[in-house]
Amino acid sequence: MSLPHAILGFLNVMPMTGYDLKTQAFDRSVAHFWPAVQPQIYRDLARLEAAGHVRSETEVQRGKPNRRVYHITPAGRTELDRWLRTSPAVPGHREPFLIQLFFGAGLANSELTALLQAQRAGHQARLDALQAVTIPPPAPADVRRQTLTRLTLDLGLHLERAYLNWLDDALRTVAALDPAPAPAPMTDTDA
Amino acid sequence: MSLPHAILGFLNVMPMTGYDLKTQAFDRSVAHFWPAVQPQIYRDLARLEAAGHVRSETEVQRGKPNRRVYHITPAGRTELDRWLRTSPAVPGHREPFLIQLFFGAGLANSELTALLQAQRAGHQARLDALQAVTIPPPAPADVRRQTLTRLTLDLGLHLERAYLNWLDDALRTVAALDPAPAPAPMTDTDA
DNA sequence: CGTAGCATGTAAACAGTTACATGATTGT
DNA sequence: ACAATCATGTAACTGTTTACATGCTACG
Repeated sequence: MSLPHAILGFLNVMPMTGYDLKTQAFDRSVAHFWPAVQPQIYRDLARLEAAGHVRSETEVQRGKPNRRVYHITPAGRTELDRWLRTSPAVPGHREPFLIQLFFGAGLANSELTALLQAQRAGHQARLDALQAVTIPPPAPADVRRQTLTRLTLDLGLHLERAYLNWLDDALRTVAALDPAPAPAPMTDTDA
Repeated sequence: MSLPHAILGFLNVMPMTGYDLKTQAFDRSVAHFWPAVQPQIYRDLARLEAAGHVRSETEVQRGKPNRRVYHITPAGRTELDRWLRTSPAVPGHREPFLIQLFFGAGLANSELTALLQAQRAGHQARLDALQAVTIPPPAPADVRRQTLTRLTLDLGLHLERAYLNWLDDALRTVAALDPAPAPAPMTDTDA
């Protein structure tokens, strides 16, 4: 749902190739909240072209492969505009780590701690990456756009900090658990 | 990746049908961090059976459709155990709403506010749902399991509160924005 | 001489959602 | 008479990821 519209959003700023979209646009700005891989971008570009939302021309280059440059059409701009005003449902949250924790009563405290610490390292790295993003000094015409960009970064910061706080709580809680591993859930063999 | 292991986790506690897994197990416990729909459960059960991780027998019932009861095999228990100790990578976060915000500089302040408020309502509802979950009084043998369950709920609470805090910040920020809509990004027609 | 960057994609698998189909029983 | 619960699934689609394939140039 969102990826084609993100592509339209970028092409609405300037025409680009699929490769540009991946390396210049996605990986440098929205990757923190919407990572995209190349095959997906190419596929959605093909679909958008079929739908008349974008069009492309091939630029011949010497020595390098040809560039297929996509640009948005008026119909694409209309669609983007419509979508931007449409309120999306809050999507279901998926947290694979919590499944482990939920079923992890049979693990030793040390094993639980190791899992929590691995998550901690991953989320700390995320937070560091977000904090390393520098927003260039505001060009006066761009204040509005930059403010919104800063807000998207802020959400990442809020969520990663909250996650880290929870991990620290969880580490303390696990450390305080009676070290006896839980009775194994009923099994065929030991019943 | 996680769904088949969650199924193994439940079947490790007791044998169940696909329907039970959906209505008794998933919807009542892990749905907050791993929603699952029926076709997925049935498909993964078929795959798990093909892999030898579960087996099933059909119980004939009068008046009601037959029950196909699945139970975990020793191989399934081994696989579950292995997986529980394997540290998962922190998954890429996808937040469709941020794409709108990122590209939303052309919207009026009132439109941005409306989008933010719709998200706020959705996340407040989530928080309310999490807070409404009551954990039954701890059976002494289950302290460990219950502690871990409580931790999974706690993460949801932490994250939803952080999201709401950010939304409130964002609403204030947008309210303070110069109401002039941003200059439209360069287009074919108005260049 | 190997690696990274430029630039295109295809193929195939896996994950997730929505809609459909069946059919009995129990409750309003 | 209608809806909900029990209980099974299939079909079709959309979205996401991983691996593969091609070929040239510039850098160390």
